[in-house]
Amino acid sequence: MPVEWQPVQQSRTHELVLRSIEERVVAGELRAGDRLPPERELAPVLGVSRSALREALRVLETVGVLVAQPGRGPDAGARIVRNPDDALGRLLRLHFALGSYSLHDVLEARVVLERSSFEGAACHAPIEDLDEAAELVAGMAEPGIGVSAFNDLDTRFHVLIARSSGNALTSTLTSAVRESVRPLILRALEAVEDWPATARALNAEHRTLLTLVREGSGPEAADLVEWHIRGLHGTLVDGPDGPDGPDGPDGPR
Amino acid sequence: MPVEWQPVQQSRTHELVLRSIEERVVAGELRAGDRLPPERELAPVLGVSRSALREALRVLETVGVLVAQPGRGPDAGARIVRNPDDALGRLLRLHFALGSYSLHDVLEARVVLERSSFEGAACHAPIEDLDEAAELVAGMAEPGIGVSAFNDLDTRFHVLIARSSGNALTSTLTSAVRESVRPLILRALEAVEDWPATARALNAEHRTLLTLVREGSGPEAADLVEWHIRGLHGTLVDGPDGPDGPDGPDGPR
DNA sequence: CCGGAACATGTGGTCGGACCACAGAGCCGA
DNA sequence: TCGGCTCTGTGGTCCGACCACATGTTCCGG
Repeated sequence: MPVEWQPVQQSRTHELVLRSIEERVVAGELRAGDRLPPERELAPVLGVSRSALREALRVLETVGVLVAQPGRGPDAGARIVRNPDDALGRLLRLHFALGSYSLHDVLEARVVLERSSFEGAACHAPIEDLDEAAELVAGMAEPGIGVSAFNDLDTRFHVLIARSSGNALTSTLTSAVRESVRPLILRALEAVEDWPATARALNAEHRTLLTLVREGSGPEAADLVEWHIRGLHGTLVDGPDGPDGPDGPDGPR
Repeated sequence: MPVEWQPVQQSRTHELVLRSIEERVVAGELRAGDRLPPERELAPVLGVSRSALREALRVLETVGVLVAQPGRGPDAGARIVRNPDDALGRLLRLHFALGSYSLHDVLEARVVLERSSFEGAACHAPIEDLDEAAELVAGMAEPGIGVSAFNDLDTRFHVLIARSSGNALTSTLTSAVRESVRPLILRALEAVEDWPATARALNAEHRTLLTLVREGSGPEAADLVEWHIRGLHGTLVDGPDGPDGPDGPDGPR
């Protein structure tokens, strides 16, 4: 069976530098917390100019593998870190804006990921996280809350549950996906006719979700969050009421 | 409720440039296919040096939003594109190497994503994709196939199913996650005691999976692929036989 | 002896200019 | 008309210099 043609090896210098550093990371020679030599030393060692090295470092910085800060002392210089969240968020946000992913795709991805998040949270969420989530839910229930503030708290609620599920990867993915649709949800909420009623309904769902997680009812929480997300995204596509009407497929809750 | 402190606004020039371009993308002013002005023109317009602009462009390139090629003509210059897969793959690969995500996290993420992929594929996979998948399965069944070649075909099989599920987002995520564990799976397969027998077992699962997808049995395919993935990852952590023994939890298939 | 202020050092960040390699555009002659 | 040549514009690279900043380090006065 013939293998597809591969694009020919790019010979841009900064890509070679990047590959060199990446190999060290993958091989485990560079680990989180390690410091790279100063740019002015590393560049001649690699046989490239400082500019080319800097472009490679910039790439590593954008994928959340490197941070650099000027100055002097133990905290200065370029350090290997593990911060994938910002990078993933930027990536999905831009590509969603470019139309790489349809709203339907994002909806299904959210459903799949957050079902897993809530099931995981029901199993091993630390109690402090649930208390913090309760505060967020209470904040969303404050009368007269604005759409923007509600959206912020809602985002933090879903992200917090994802983080407390104990799975760093699905947590990162969940956060990134939720953040990428934040502006869309904001616009949808602003377009809602009866905002106080919508907020009350969403809050009721949030409270039930939290209760289910607290009592360890993973599958029930997963089903509810799926309904919760589908309902909200339904308003994005089809207007204030989803295709199933204002109540869930099993009638009012 | 007080909001957490936000890190103070960085004033690095290339980040300001980046933000400026990102805003245009998010606002829809820059769309896929559009060309950016030449670096030598854009830099003075933005009031920065060419180096700073280039670092911003490099960031956009690494997130798969931009490609640049020298020369002259309609294809030359910097163009907005939509190519998130490479970027996501590099991101997950590096962070997995750095230990941001445990093997268990990746396992659960794969299960969740590929369940969705196979369910989607059972519903709307085009027949050509299934034929191509059948070729891949046949390739994996060739006697005397090497571990490396098997791993390549297996990766392509799972990625192909994800792509044919009709959801670009979960497809991208699935590919990236599968690629990130490719070297680990390769090592695990190399350590297997009776490789021909293992290959036969995996091939039987692949054939059944494909059959289930062809006949539209989404839930059954999802259950089987979950077992398929858990079994393989079990060999990564616990040796050739997973914790449930060589057969599934419901006995031999 | 102590403390604070001034200075030296080293880091990433930025800038401007120069040159290179390459690929299309356009010209020119056969 | 066609083939080759030159021109031009693009990104890619390199160099040298300077800036801003944080930290050591020194030095001087108390």
